[in-house]
Amino acid sequence: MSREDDRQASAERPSDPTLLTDGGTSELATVAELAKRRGFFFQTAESYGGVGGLVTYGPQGSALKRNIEDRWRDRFVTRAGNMELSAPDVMPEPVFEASGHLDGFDDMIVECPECETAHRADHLVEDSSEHEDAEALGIEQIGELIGELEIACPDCGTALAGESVDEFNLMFGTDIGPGSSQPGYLRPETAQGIFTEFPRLKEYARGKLPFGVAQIGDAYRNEIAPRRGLIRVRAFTQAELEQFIDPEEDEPAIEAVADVELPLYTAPAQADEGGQETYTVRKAVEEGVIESAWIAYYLGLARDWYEAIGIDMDRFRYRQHKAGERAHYAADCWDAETELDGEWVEVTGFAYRSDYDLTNHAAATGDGFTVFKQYDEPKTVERPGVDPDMSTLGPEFGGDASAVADALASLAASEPDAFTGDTVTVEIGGDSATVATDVANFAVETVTETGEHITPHVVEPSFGIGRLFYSVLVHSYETDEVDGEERTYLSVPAELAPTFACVVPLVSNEPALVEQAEQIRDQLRDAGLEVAYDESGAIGRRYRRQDEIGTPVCVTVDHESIEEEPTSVTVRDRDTTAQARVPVTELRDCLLALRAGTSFSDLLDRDAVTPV
RNA sequence: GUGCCGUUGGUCCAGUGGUAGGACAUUAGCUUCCCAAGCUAAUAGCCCGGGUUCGAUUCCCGGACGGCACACCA
Repeated sequence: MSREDDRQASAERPSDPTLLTDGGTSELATVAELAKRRGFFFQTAESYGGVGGLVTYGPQGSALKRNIEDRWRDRFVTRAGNMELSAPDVMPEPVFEASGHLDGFDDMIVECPECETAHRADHLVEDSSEHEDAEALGIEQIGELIGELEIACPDCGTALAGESVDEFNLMFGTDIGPGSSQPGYLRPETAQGIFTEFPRLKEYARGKLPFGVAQIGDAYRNEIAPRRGLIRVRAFTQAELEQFIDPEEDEPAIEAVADVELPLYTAPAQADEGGQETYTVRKAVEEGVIESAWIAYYLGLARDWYEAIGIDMDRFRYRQHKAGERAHYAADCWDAETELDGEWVEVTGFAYRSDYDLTNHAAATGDGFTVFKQYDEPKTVERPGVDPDMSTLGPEFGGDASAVADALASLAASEPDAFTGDTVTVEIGGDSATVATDVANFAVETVTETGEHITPHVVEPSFGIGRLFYSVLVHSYETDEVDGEERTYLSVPAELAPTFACVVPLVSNEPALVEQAEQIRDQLRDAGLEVAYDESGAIGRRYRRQDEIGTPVCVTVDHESIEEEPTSVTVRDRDTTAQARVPVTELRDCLLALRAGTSFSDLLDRDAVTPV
């Protein structure tokens, strides 16, 4: 089948995604083919047979990806006044014990031989026995218990005895340094690289909330079944922002985005098979559709950003997580989704992570994952305490003396009334210890407190750069007809285009045109633009090559260019194929304006520019 | 991880128990005064391993990779 037939077949296909699964004619397959051929992305190490779920961004792709990342940085770091950091991809095991990822990544699965449903093996054992933490038992024991307890498939009732129990571990493990004494893991999300550095980061923020810390970097998940090009891969780039807030006081600058219209697909609508509805940010917060004003704020900020990078807003929505769907850390969660090939793909998760991560890292390390919040007015409080006479406790209790002292201290804090009698009794381990009250030295002190340590809450927008990249490609893929010939072009925003301009001599067998074109190419590169040069083949073919990779303009040097004064060139617009004549002296400014977002039709209004 | 299907130049495909052909693309030359034109030539391929066979790209087995379904998905 020729490529043209291929496209027609694609155009005639019904939109039912189940009919688009033959891999040859779907929207994703068409774009993936272009991506491979034109150097956007392709499978890694194909010479070695390829690796599932690993992709390499080619020359065009890495430029487009970098531009998306730059746009993200501009919006969510620079203009939002946030910090950025760059943490290593490998972190030691205890980090992921604290974050909860190690537990969550280590599922035991048993599959029903009859209905092929997979079940959490440890949960089955817990449901049918006294075991409360079956996960700790290990695979072999769980397998035996399934037989002994005669556990059956909850769905169809088939006995599961003898079925193999498999472990699903989505973390990439490694060793840090020689030997296996320090296990490490590739990070499954970039966020932990921010949370672990919180004690230092809060210093840079001078201890004041709110502040945001962002990171763009790679994360790794050893997916069971990588799928669909860039959509589910084992190594992927995330752009994450961790917004640290005081949940009691900090409010987002919601007025700045209050009128942004959000296409919301709420959890109740999903349950009732309802559709999506449009809310302004203001209305969504007022009506409680979005619980957290911070989440709403970021949904608003991000909506306009998605549009600016070329996501088709008719193929975009915000979907609320249903109750059972949320991650182990997430209190409320919305996903940004784009529609690709009739399916909705998560491109960003907006999660209210509360104080989950900081609390856990604090517990694991004992380090300061809190900020000190000063009261408006210092508070005077009465604090009951003890100052035990250790010279009495020591001889009496020996090695338990300090434990007795600690117990007295906590008793003083919780039950000051216990110290009203002549003696006071505390529990140490299983034993009780009785101490004379005056030995405990109980007293109520009056202290002045100027503030308290609070653990910030975290609002996290987490963007999947690869999926956004793919969405931009798919949503910008266009075909039209020029002089009876079908044309393919990528209508990516000029700001993002991997190659901004291509300079071409109209014909290549005239040295004067070629020479002039090469000069112009060099001048434009000196101006900081990504400029290609092409003198191979007919002029139309060269235009089409650039159209296909989304180059916004082609600059053509023709005879008129060099014969007339002032020297001029034509500038051709990718989306319309319209052309304008521009003096060479104005070219740089014109192109920089286009790069910055000026439309081609606005360019035509300039005095120096003449439509062709 | 299970099941079904698949893997042939850069891309998309055809084909064969005696190592392959097309289209498009690419490169060079000619041509070319604005949209994939034409002419000439060139470059370039049977996913990997094992088995059967005189001989395997082709048949069989296994693997890798891909697509889809089920399952999983922070």
